[in-house]
Amino acid sequence: MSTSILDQLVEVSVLLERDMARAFAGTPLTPTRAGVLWTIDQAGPSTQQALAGALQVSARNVTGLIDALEVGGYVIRTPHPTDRRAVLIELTPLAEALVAQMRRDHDELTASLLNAVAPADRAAATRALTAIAARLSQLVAAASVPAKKEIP
Amino acid sequence: MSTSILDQLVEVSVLLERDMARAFAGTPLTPTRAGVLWTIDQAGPSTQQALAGALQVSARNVTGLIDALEVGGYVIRTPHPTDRRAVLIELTPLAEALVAQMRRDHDELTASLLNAVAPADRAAATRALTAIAARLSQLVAAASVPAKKEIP
DNA sequence: TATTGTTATACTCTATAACTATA
DNA sequence: TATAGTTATAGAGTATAACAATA
Repeated sequence: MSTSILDQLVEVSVLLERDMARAFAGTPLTPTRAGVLWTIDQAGPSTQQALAGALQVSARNVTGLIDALEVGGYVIRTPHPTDRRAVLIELTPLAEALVAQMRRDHDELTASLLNAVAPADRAAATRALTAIAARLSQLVAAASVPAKKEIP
Repeated sequence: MSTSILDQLVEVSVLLERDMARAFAGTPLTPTRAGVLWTIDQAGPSTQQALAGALQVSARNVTGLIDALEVGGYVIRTPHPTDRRAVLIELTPLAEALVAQMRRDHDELTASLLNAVAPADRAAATRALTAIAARLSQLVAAASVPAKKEIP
């Protein structure tokens, strides 16, 4: 075969990353920070602990990300109504407009990619991607068990 | 439709990244540094300028990456035979063994992913990925032209 | 004058550990 | 005692700009 499915997936992944970088080039947001806004938009006002869980990063990291987004006017910290230790992170109207634009871009890209695929191939491609995602999930999950790697 | 092709691709990309992290967890190498070794292995002994081009990062960044790999005993800097300004970066036997292992892992993963896809879907999936990569390339290339983005 | 690689400087993302204020 | 968030510290990865040595 000419190119393996894995190599093609890696290529598409790299291009997806570049496309994301392109999408944020016109904003003062880094992709990571934009991802935080996206997550807050989906989850609603959240504690930093909740965000750390959703984003799978450390609490310390969330502090830094929220600090930067707060300075930029994208989020505000408000006191948690019942737990005085915690804060709730909320989007400002500026961030909401940005997320709305991100969602439009996302939908546009989705349509563009779907149109690039021949209609006869769409169902098979979807099944293939689902199968690959499932297999990768298995591999990643299995790695939670002690991973051995004898080459130093 | 249940899940869009784009969302599935993003999911697979995330899983691919996690799997890569898993693969390097047993080595003292970060994914970025392992990628440098991979590139040198494919290109042969290279100047840092060539590596900066191949990796699409700044020359300064290459200096840091090679510094770290040199300290770890993975590469050596040798004088360029004809250009006294430049150095050639070469893999040590240690790094060559590591790259050989990476190649074995890569082949294994390729086979595993291919096996996860139903034989009847393979050709269509390959065509779909090719089409998607082509479309993404267009989009990324078009972005080299001044990208406008009115949302601040 | 142009190129190769380095030093200087800085920002982002990430982590663990120790600490404060609360539960 | 446990949890939410911060400060302290550190390491990767990335960039631009200035500079030395060499083409």
